[in-house]
Order: sequence, then structure tokens, then C-alpha cells
Amino acid sequence: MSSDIKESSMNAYNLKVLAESCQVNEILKSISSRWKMQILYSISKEVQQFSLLKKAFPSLSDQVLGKRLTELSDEGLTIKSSIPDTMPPQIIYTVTPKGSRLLEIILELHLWGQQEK
Amino acid sequence: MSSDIKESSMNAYNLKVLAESCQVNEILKSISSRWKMQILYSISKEVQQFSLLKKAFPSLSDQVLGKRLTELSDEGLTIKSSIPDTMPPQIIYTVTPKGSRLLEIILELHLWGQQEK
DNA sequence: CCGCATCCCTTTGGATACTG
DNA sequence: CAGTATCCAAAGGGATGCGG
Repeated sequence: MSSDIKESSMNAYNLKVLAESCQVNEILKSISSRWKMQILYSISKEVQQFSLLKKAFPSLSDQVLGKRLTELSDEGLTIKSSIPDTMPPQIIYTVTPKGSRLLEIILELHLWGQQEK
Repeated sequence: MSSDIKESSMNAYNLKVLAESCQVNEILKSISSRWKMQILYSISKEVQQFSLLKKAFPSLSDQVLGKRLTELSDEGLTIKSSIPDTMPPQIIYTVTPKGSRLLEIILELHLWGQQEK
């Protein structure tokens, strides 16, 4: 294994590139799941409930929405909180600081896409 | 079609969100193709030939590398140029300004991933 | 009202083999 | 050296139907 690396033209620099880029790749793979960033953005804009999100994205199915909301919470991009004194109990999603910072980068990406050249 | 939108709870704001985000979604889908950003980054760091890229990423197959290089050129992120007076003819890839700006955003994404919270 | 389990189908990455 | 063509396996998203 290590001898293979020695034999090839790989050097410490390239290994570093590989290692670092793989992290980015995981991030990219994660955030590029369909609807994910739209949902995160919507939550940041006060569309914070399951039913409201459904209405905002008519072509988004329930189970994909649920999946995305779970993922977003698991990754620390949103917080899921329920208001116990209401009936029926309301569940709302809010964006964490980490999610906020991600949205700023996504915005840059959006602006980058606007430029033609 | 337009009557559907009228009947639903969609408003101008949500439509705008939807439209804008979809562009981002396409961008995300495009740049999150496996190896793509690693390849772009490597090219920016003087790893500019097919064979060198192959060596830099041993687990990357020929036809995926070729595919990514084609995509990168088609999207205006790299320029493919051949040096005609050499034998065998060398083909090198260079990053365009557009590609460069994208890499800056990717770097931010990388830094974002480094932060835990 | 807020989701999850299951099944299916499309997309995408990868292996093998072949060309200018 | 620099790719391309074809085929195949895995993963992701969507539809249907069911539970808390």
C-alpha cells in the first residue's frame, strides 16, 4: 500500500490535496441533495413548518421533505422545536448560526452563477 | 397551470424563492459530481495533464476523468489547449477566471466544514 | 397535522475493452 | 499519450400507503 504510493508520482502535496478535497466532496454531496438548500433558505425566511414548506414546494413529496428536515437537523443546520401548549402541537424549524453561514456561501454561489463569464 | 398557482398558497415571494433556488440547485448538482472540484483544484495547482491527474488520483478511472474534463471545459471552468509543435502533442488544461472564482467559494465551503459549530 | 416504511425507477459512477 | 463506447451496479428520489 505505502509502497504503491512510493512507486507512483504521488507526493505529500498531492496526498494533501486529495485528503482536503475529499472533505469538500462530502460537503458538496450532502448539500446538493435535491431541495435541501431551498428548504433551508425557506426556513430562514420564516417558512418554518412542514405544511407551509409543502405549500411552498408543491412538487416536493412528503417523505423527501421529511428526510431533508431530518438531515438538516442531524447536521446541525436547523433546530426542531415543538410548542407544547398548543393544540394541535406546532412543530417549527429554525436555522442555526452554522446553517446561516452556509446560506451566505450558497448566496455567493448563486451570484457566481448569475455572472456569465 | 397558472390557475393552479393561483389556487394554491403560493405567492410572488415563494415563486421567487423557488426560481432562484433552482438555479442554485443546478449549480450544486453540477459541481458536486464526484472528483470534479478536486480535479479543478489540481489543475489550478499545476497538475494540468491527463496523465498527471491520473497519477494524482489513483482511484479515479480514465473515463470518469475524461468526462469531468469535458464537463469542466463545457462549463467554461477550464480551457483545453494543445501544444502543436511537440511530439507527442501535449494537451494541457488551465483554469479560467470563472473557475478561479468558483474555487474561492469552494475554499470557503471547506473552511466552513472545518468549523464544528 | 407530521411524518415513516416500502417499493420502483432513473441517474450516476465505475469496470472492461477499444481507438486516434 | 489522451481519450471513447458499452455495459453494469449502486444510490437517490418519487409514489403509494400506513402510523403517531
